[in-house]
Amino acid sequence: MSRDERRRRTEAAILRAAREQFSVAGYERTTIRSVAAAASVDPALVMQYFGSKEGLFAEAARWDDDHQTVLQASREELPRAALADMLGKFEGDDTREAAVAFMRNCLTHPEANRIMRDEVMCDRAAGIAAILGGDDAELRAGLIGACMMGLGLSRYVFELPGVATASRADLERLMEPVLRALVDPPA
Amino acid sequence: MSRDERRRRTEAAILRAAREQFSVAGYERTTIRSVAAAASVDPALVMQYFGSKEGLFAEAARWDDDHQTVLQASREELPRAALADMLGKFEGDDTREAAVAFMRNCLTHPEANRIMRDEVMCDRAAGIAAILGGDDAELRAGLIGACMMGLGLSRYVFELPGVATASRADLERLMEPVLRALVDPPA
DNA sequence: GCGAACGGTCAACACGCGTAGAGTGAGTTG
DNA sequence: CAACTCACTCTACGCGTGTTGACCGTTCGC
Repeated sequence: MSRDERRRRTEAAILRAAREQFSVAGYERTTIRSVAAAASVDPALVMQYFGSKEGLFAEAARWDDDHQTVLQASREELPRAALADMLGKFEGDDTREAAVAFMRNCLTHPEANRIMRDEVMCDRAAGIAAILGGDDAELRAGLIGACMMGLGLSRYVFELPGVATASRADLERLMEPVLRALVDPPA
Repeated sequence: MSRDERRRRTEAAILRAAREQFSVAGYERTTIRSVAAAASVDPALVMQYFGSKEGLFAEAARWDDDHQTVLQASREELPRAALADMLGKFEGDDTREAAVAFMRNCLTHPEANRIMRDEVMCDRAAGIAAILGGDDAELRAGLIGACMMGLGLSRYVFELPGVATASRADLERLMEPVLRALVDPPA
């Protein structure tokens, strides 16, 4: 095996082990040592590749932050777009585990918390509010974000029986009217 | 000052400091030492009163779990009851900070996570499903819980600008139709 | 083929943590 | 006032952590 292929593989193995542990046990409870052990590697190598535990976490717990999909939607399309965007973050094994690792730690890890609050929730809410318009636009946009976050947590982090096993179609069918109630609040 | 009044006061001071730190920094990042310092007390005293860090956390981070209010509601009343129940958990300074401490750690602290998942979400969803009836009852109940959790987190843990500052009346006015869309899903 | 480069390991350090046990001094009780 | 209780403090232990720098052995460029 060539040298840099070997490098790429072990780096990927470390990353996989890190994602797994960060997403299950959380940042503080996963140790460099346990990640290294799971990747069959020396702890010092993890440091060499990722600089620090924070660096490893930043690399392992990612949240693809493309606001475009949602923010280019019309009022009419917004509910489905928001749902598709949220559920799409969890497609593909690595993507999914990276997203779960991020979500699991977004309440307690300072940097993940900052990103979730400022970049994911606030920025997006501002954009959605612009699409919505009206007096309560900002609040309604915030509540849309709140419901989507609740859905993501229930389905992928808590894995609640009903919500985690539901089909995507059922989720869209039931949640679309929910979001619409915030897009076009009844008089 | 009498001896046991003094005792009660320092115990309360420790508990207040613990709630404050658990709710802001999370379980792992608050130390017995820092809590003791904030309460102007020796770390060993915290151990003497609460047994262990886990014991202190269990005492400080509480979630009043009365399912009655919600589960005695009719289909018609359920949205308002669920909202009132959720918002009610955060009334009163101590109650509020205890609830925030619990929520902040419900993704990463094993015991808080277990309680949130099994007792708060699952048990309640089962009860709500019984009220709802119909094919998707369990899923719809789960989604109601998901939205309520998202609301609680956004308002009290993340303190998102729009959601945290909204009046209770606005919240009820906007969220009631949201929940109703899950109670009576449109054909 | 030889020296550099690099993937990978080993042993160790310094630190902060939860926790334990002996000690102290003021309030309580007979 | 003496004996005692109990809130509270001091000191220290043991452990696991993130992190470091010196060290091997293979692979690459010349």
